[in-house]
Amino acid sequence: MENIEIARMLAQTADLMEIAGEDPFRIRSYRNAAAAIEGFPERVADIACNPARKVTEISGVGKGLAAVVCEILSRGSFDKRDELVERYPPTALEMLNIQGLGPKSIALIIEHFRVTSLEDLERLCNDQKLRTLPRMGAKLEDKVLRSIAAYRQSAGRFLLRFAMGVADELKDYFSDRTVEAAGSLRRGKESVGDLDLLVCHADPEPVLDRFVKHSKVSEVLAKGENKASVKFGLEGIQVDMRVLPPQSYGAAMQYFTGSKTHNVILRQRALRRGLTLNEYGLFELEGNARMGGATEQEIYERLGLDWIPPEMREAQGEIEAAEQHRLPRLIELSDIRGDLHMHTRETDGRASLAEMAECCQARGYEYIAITDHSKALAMANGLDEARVIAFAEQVRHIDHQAAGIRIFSGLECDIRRDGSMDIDDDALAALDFVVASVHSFMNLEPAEMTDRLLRAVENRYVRVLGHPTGRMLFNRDGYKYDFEAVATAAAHNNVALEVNSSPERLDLYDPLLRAAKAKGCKFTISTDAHHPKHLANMRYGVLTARRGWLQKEDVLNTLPVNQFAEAIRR
DNA sequence: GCCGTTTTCGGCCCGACTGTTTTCAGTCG
Repeated sequence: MENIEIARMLAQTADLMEIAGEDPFRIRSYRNAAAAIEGFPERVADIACNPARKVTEISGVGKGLAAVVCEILSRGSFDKRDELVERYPPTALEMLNIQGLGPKSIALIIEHFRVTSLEDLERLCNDQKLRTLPRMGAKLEDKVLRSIAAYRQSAGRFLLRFAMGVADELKDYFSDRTVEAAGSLRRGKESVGDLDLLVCHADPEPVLDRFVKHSKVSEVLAKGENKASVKFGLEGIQVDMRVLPPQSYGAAMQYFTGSKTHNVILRQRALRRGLTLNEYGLFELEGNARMGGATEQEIYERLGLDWIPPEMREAQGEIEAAEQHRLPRLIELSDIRGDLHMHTRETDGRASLAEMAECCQARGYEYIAITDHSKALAMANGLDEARVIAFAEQVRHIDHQAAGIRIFSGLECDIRRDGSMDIDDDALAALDFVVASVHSFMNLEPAEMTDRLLRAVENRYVRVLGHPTGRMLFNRDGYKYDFEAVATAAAHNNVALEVNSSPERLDLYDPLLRAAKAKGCKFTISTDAHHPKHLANMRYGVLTARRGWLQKEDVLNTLPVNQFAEAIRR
């Protein structure tokens, strides 16, 4: 059993314990242990069977939870979990995803009504039954109904990070041949419905056999001569694998990468040229002679187009641009020279400044900005003015030469309801780099939110607007405001807009990136890392930026360190 | 349930908002 599975089981039990109203500190221990195990560099299962090692080596796992972990490893569950699973319907855990309902309300609802599904819950709201319970009213019923609808819309889709993890796992599994992901994953979409994998091979059978025999395949949906579909892993994501001969590989890659509308336009274009395009290749209408198909380049070229990067294939003008040889040269991961948004143990991060810097150096960065929270985020132990100044002082004394990386003193400063900064100007002036972000009052009327953000980007110390829309994928929409007005003001005030690489955010994203770029905005791509392992999320931010047609020149943290330092000087 | 210790018990990030109350519990971050 892998660490992630153990962690998930502990976290799930913690959720159930919360519904059962158990001791909050005990619950936290379960959560801490889950996080520690998930982030643990070695397989916990290996440590458990090594007589020379102890599971309690993992900080956060004591005697009690070590026994639990061993029980999980030996029989796939543990007593406490069994007891809770027995006591509550499976939908209890699902209900935690519904905004407005927490563990207490869920316990109450389950106690009073036999709720076994979200449909039951929906019915309770529609029948105005929820309001018969203490502290529940019409507004809550309304909120729950809206949240159920949003939750349903996201169900069955998976975050890009998760899908990429599965794709990487299967690529490793087929280490001796090339497996490539097509579909929305290849286009870098923030979420994907299923996974399309392509393999180039003349003899499909052994490849597909091996695919369906993967230990994580829970169900084989279909298996034919050239294609197999399975449900994969605990989450049950559908994975399709197609095996293609070399002469069709490029055509299949093109076809299965999509998007659908992009492909429709390409096929129309082929027809106008007396050709027909399908997943096997490009053919002449008369006589059926093969005109291409081994590579994507060949197909685009035969259609009079430059090769179009997958992230741009959304029928947003890329075909015209390719025809006129004016496709932008998109930013690449290797262009990134620094990460400008990260947290440390000083607030709610999990590692020290030195550890974060060391990991960034190992990633090959020239510079970073440490941007811990400001005091409005009390739950994160945000910095007040005195701590901000002390921190800037501390950074000033770091020997960058010796550290091997330039560290800029930064702050993720909360934007108050009125658009003012959560930290006084005097303290902000001590810093190199201020990211301003909204973390509260997210449901203001659009006009008030627009004024708030305009005031924020007009602040002379602010360099970046952090996660500008505030969306959380599968969870909540962004704040409502006049984005164009704020982007215009940001460009005018030299405030960059952030592409936040956190897989749950990916904010800004494609249509807004293009709109902001048209207004003359600059951007940063940063991870918002709260742990060294989050630094690797930069790849998702770069993919998102590419979907917004961003080039190296549009992004501040592609600059060499001296130019970057110059660019952020007031 | 973990951790650290002034070792075997006490502390563990908590403030703001919402909707429901009629003085505050529950949720959120």
